[in-house]
Parts: sequence; structure tokens; C-alpha cells
Amino acid sequence: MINETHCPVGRWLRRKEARPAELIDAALDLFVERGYAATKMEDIAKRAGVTKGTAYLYFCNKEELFKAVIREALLPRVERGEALLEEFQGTAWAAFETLVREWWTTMADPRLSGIPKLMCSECGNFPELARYYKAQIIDRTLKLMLAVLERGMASGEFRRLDADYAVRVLAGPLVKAMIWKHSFGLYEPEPTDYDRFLAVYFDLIRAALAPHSQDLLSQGTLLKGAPQ
Amino acid sequence: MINETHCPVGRWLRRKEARPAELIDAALDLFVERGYAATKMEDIAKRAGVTKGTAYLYFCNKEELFKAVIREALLPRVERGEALLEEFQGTAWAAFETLVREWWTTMADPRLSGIPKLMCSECGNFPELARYYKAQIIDRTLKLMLAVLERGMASGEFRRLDADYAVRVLAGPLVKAMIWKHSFGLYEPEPTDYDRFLAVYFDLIRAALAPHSQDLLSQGTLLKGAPQ
Amino acid sequence: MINETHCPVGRWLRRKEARPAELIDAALDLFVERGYAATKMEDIAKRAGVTKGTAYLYFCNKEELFKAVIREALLPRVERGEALLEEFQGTAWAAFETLVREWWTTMADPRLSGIPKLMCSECGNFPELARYYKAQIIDRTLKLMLAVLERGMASGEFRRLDADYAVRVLAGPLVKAMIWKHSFGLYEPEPTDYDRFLAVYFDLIRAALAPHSQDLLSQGTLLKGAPQ
Amino acid sequence: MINETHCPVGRWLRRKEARPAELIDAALDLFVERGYAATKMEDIAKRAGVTKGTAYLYFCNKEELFKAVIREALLPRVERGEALLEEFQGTAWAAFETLVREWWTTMADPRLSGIPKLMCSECGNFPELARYYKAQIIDRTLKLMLAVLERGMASGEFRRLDADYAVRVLAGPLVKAMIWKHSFGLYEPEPTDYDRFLAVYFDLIRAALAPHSQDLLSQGTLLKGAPQ
DNA sequence: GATGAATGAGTATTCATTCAT
DNA sequence: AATGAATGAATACTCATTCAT
Repeated sequence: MINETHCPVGRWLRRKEARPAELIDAALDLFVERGYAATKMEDIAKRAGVTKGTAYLYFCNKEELFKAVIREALLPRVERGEALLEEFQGTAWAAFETLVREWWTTMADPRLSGIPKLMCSECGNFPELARYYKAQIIDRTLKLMLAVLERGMASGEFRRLDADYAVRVLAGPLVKAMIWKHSFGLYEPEPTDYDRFLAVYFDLIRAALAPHSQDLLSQGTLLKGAPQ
Repeated sequence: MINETHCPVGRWLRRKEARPAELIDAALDLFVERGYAATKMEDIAKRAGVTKGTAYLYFCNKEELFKAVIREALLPRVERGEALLEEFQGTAWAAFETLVREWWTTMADPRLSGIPKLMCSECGNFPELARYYKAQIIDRTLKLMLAVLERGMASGEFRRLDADYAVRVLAGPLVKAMIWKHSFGLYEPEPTDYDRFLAVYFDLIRAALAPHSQDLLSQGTLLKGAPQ
Repeated sequence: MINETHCPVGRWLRRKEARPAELIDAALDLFVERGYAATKMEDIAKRAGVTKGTAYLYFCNKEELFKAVIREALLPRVERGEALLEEFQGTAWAAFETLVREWWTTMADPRLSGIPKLMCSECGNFPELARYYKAQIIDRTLKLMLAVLERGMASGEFRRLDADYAVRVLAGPLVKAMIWKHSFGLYEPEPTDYDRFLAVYFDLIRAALAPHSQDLLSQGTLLKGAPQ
Repeated sequence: MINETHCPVGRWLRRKEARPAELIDAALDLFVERGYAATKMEDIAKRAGVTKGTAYLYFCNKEELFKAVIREALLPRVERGEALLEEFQGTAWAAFETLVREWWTTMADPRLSGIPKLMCSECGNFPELARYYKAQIIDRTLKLMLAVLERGMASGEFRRLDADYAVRVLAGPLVKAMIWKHSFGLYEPEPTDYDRFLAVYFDLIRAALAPHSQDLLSQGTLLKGAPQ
């Protein structure tokens, strides 16, 4: 589908300092809005305030620009998340909240919040990039969450769960919210209240992870009437 | 690729009635795999066992074919979900499980499971279609879930929640799983075990919705060590 | 431009009696209205009340149908004109009028009046046919007019003129009127009054051909004030 | 075909300003020769010494290029004709001759002489353009001729005529000659001698318009043998 | 560095023509 | 005889990429 053109050294050549970032910003906006194929190099250049030819001074082709967009954007966030948890001292739940809130701030940046949807859409056309993104962004993030979950389970703060799959459930609402924001969210009559969403999310997940309800349930004393 | 044998009989074996569905199937596969723009009409036709020109006998252009793909696929599922709940007699939790399992079977059909990701990717390029999809598929499905939630809350089976936003949280893991299957899921070393995923999902959500944990929590007796 | 496909015997094969004429009529209408290229075989067939395939039972391809349209239509008219003049007994002017009026009746038939414009438009793409049309329709018609002119000149009824070129002048208004009717005439607020046109034409041409004005003019007595 | 030599210099010698005119010239040639539909954009570009894509930098599609061809070409001629007559001092006949000769020089330019036939052929497919051409080129030209005719009639230099229709007759031979040149004229064994044509035309029209022949004719003395 | 005119490979779409029924 | 589903060559148009200035 996509030609593997051979580019010169480096992912992109720096000439003037600001240009690459401006181009990446412009490209991100348009890629998110229209998708990779429907975005023209000329439009990206125009939004970045330069002309077509100039874009090629910094990125040898459209595909490399796309890769730069994906690669540059989220990695610092993941690294910051890892650093945060590395030295975190509080309860597992506090760690979970910290992690989620850190992640959540990404939503606030319109530059960054569109990337998951974008990468997700283009998975099939950029296998190599998809693997990179999955390994460097997704898997590392899930691993953080998994660590928090296991810590809480070990300490008795959370109940025992199938942790590998539980993190997928826990991450689901967050991922969906990010993708939604850049897809159907565009057509919602009133914008999502993300604070409210997050409050409900924490409320539900805290209950879902709490150990006692499970213990009590297993004793069969409190929820006799509940469905089997 | 399909029907490559040039048997003089085959050409006329298929009927006018079968073509549109064959083309939609082929188009769905390719649209999901490559995205709208990267999919060529000729490839769709080829996969459907016909030539370029034939596709245009049934769909006046690529966009109309795309719309047909989106419009015809999931609506019956939603309607079946509505019918199921209409006459449902059991507990709210049983209704919830029924609804989710019905939805989940859509995952099993590789024809259908790719549509959400596809529509999500193309939201920006087909606003009208996106509105249609949101109104006819998403909103109707969320409405069903909302009704179940409110029923359970009214009967005391579920605790009191911000229902409008709670359904977004509840739907999140399911939506994310469907999208994942057609994006990063392609690059996972081992395939997702959906039964396991669903078991964990139900386990967590049941706990999240159960009324007693909340009551007990509010008494402050059981979860002393829990985060503030 | 146009493929010289090799057709079976005959210009077209007669099967059922009425079909060819119906197809030619339909084709003529559409060719005149839209031009050769912009006219689809399917539209011709539809207007003739049959389907695409049927048209090919009678004309092996579009080009042959076009040739039939041109060939069949006007030749009888020319032949009738030749027959009329062959045995004509009156004055040269009467012969001229007869010839022009005969020609003029062609205008009344919407089937036939569009052919000159059509053939004229397609001259470049059908050289062979253009030569045929020129030889069989145009040249023969001009030859008739030339004969009348020379007869009148010989008898003194018309003044001496450069006859070869004079016929081109005389024919001009008539040809232009026919072409106009099927081109810009479509956009005229009020339709042309052809009787009035013809009256003016005869009035002018009779004066133009009359011998005495010329004789008198050459004597320099009557038109002293006229331009050199 | 043109500029086939791949000299690296040539490519940039031409300027943005020159391109549109070059493309219009090339397009005019081909449109006249083959008609609108049978002319390929690529051929136009090739004749203009550029490639397909370049043509689309200047004209957003084939139709717009066609419109430009029609719109830009003849209007200056009409305007020049109007200016010429505005300040004309001589006799009506001299004005008529001036007008016709001015028009006639258009014939000499192979660029321009093909336009009437072209527009005439495409009348049915470009109604809006046809109305524009009729209003801006044809009607304005006929109006000029009408003014001359009425001037001559008022001064007694021309006899009384049905002027509205007389101009159609007078214009006929000229229009027909222009159309002929680009249609059947292509297949004439010997080329038309336009000077000779024009001489005969003036000779005939002068006689047709002269007042005395009419006066004398009405006395019934000079043309006893003429038709009723 | 930056420009933007030019390129040409690639895709959507049309329509004359075929041929099994 | 007639049908109309299917074909595939042909053409308008796009856009990533190049390169002389």
C-alpha cells in the first residue's frame, strides 16, 4: 500500500529549529481530522505556514512525517508516567488515580488526544509503526497499570482478579473516551463533561476493585437476591 | 482471487440479487483492513468475484457503497437487542448480561466486528453518515443500556449512579475491545480470549454496580485503609 | 479516434422490419442534440423502445449506426431535387425557387433538419463519411443550384456572375438557418419565422441576381451617390 | 510532440503567465478538430508542451478550459467591431464593407476561425455557455450589422427591407463560410479562394440592397420575364 | 532555506460491446 | 428476437514528489 521509499539519514533533517514541530502539529491536526490518506501534504504545509516544497526539506515523504507525528508525541507521557510510579509511596488506589489522572491530562491537549484514534485507524497500513506504537506506548502503559493492580492485590487493598485481562477492562473506558472525542464526539449536541466522566469512572472502578464486597458476596450473606 | 477459474458457466451463475450483498461483504473486509481511501474499487470488485464495471452497476460510486456497508450491517443487531429487552422479565443484571452477550456475538462475525472501527476512522470524512450511525446504532444501544441501568437502580438491585455517564463507562471496555480487535489486536502475539475477557468484565461490573458495597463504604467501617 | 471495427456483411442486418428505422430516428434525435460522443447507445436504444443489446442486433457498432443515420436520411431528398429540375420547364428563377422550397421543406421535418449540423460537427472524426456526405449530398445539391444559375445567366434572366462562388453565397443563408435551428436557435426567446425568413431571402436574392440593376449600374447613371 | 527534446533548461523557460494562453491555443486547435468530447486533456497538455497535471494547475477541469477557449477568443473582435462603427463617417455601404472585412480577418487566424463551428457543435451540451456566446458574440455582431442596415435605409442608400430578418440573410454566407472551413472544407480538393468569395459576396449583396432595382422592379418595366 | 511550477503514477468512473439466457 | 448482466479499455482528475530558481 505504502511505498517504502528510502530516506536519507535520520528520521528527519533539522534545518531551522521550529519548522519540524510546526509541521508535526499541523500534520497531527489534519491526520486526526481526515485520516492519513485524505490529508494532503499541501494542506499540512499550508497550516504550518509554509509551502509544499518546504515540508520536504524536513520530512523526506508523507510516511516519514506520519511516523514522526506518532513517535514524537506520546512517548514523553509514558516515560513521565513510569517515573511517577517508580517512586510512588501511597496506596495502590492512590497510584491508580495518579496514573489515570496523568493519562487524562493528555486528553486536555488537543495535540495529543487525537493520536490514539489516528494510530488505531492506520494500523493496517503501517504495520511496523503499529508494532512500535503498541510496544512503546500501549504495552508500557498497560504494564504500569498492571503493576498497580498487582500491588493492590498483593496488599489486600484490591480483591483477587485476573489481572492481565482486568487492566484491559479498566483501560477500556479511558481509551474509548479518547477515541470518541475525535470521532462521534464531533457530532454530539453537548460536549462531554470530562470531570464528571472521570468521577463516575473512579466511583465505579473503586467499587469494582474493593475486596470486601467480593468477600461478603462469596459468603452469600448480603446479596441473596442478586442474579446468580 | 475468488472464482479465478474461467469456467464459462460461473459467470452467469450468480444473480443480480446476490451481487449487492457480495459487494458489500467484500467492501467491508477491505474498508476495515485498509480504510476507505486506501481501498480501490477494483479490489473490492475482484474480491467479490466481478470486475470494476460490475460494481458500478449496483453502487453509483464508492461513497454510496461505503454508506451501504455502514447502513445495512449493524442495524438488525440493534433492533434485535431492542426486541430482546422489550419483553425481558428477569432481573436488571440478567437483562444487562443478555444485552452485552447479544452485542458480544457481533464480535464473532468478522463481517460485523470491523464496522465500529471503520466508522470511527471515517467520522470526519462522512459527517452525515456519522450522524446516522451515531443516532441509529450508538445512541439506540446506549439507550438500551441506560434503561437497564435505571431499572436496576429503581428496584434497588443497583446502587444509585450518574446513569448517563455510567453507561459510557460500562460500554467503554466493550467498544474498546471491538476496535482493538481490528487495530492493534492484529499485532498481538497471542489472540485475545474473549470468553475470559467477558468473564472479567462481568465480574468487575457486577461489583461496581452492587448496592451494598456502596452502603457499607459510606458507613466507613469496612474500607478503612482505602484511599481518601 | 474511432475504431474501424470490422462488421459483417451489409451496413446493417435487417431482422424485424421496423427496428432499424426506429433506431435511426432515435439516434438522429440524440446525435443532433448532444453530438456523437455524448450520445450513449443505451439512450438511443431506450428512446427506440428496446434495450442496449437489441441495438447491436441491427447495427454492429455505434459508428455504423451513425453512418446509417447520415446515409439514409437526406439522399432521397437530393434525388427528388434532381428529378424536379430534370424536367423543369419554367424560368430559371422559378427553378431556383422550386429548388430552394424543396430544400426548405426539409427544415420542417425535425428528423432531417438536424443532419447538416450533425455531420458538420463530426466531419473531423469521420473523414470517410464526410467525403461521402459532401459528394452525395452537398456537391450534388450545389450542382443543381449551379445549373439553375447558369441557365439563368445563359438566358439573360440573371446577370453574369462568378457562378461557382455565387452558389456558395446563395446557399449560405439557407445552410446557416438549418444549422442555427439546432444550435443557438435553441436559446432564442422567440422562434424564427421561417416563412418570413424565406420571403426576405427571395427578395434579396432576386435583386442580387437581376441583370438590369447591374447594367444600369455599369452605366453609372442611377447610383451616383453609391459607394465606389 | 512539441518540445520533445528533454533539455533541462526548457522546462522552466516558460512562465506561469504564458501557460494559460498556450493551453487555450492548444485546446482550441484540438476542440475544433475533434470536438469537445473526443479531445483528451492529455493531448491538449502535450500540444501545449506540458503534461496532464500542469493543465490542471491552470484550469480546474476540462469544462472550464473549454469555457475559457470560447470566452476569451472572439470578444475582443466584437469590441473592435463596435469601436470601428462607433466613429465611422462614410456611407452605410462603406460601413458594411468595413464591418464585414473586419469580421473576415478573423477567418485568417486559424486560432479564431474555428470557434463558431465549435460552439455551434457544443450548444446542446453547454447551454449556459451557449447563451453567453449568443449574447456576447452573435447578438452584438448582428446588432452592428442591423445598425448599418438601418442607417442605409434611413438615408435612402439601401432600399426598405425587413431589417431584422435581412441581417440573418446577409450574415448567412459569412457564417457558413467560417463553419465550412472547419468541416467539409477539409475535404475539398482545392482550397477556397476567400478573396474571390468575398468579392462575389459584396457584388451580390450590393445589388440586393440597392434601392433602384426595387423601385424599377415595382414599376414592372424592366423585368418582364421575371417570375410572378 | 524557501518557493511553487511541473511531473506522472495512480484511481474513480464511464460506456461501447459481448454473450449466456 | 430480445434481454440485460458483465466486461474492460479509455479518460478525467488528484496529489505525492521533484527541482530550477
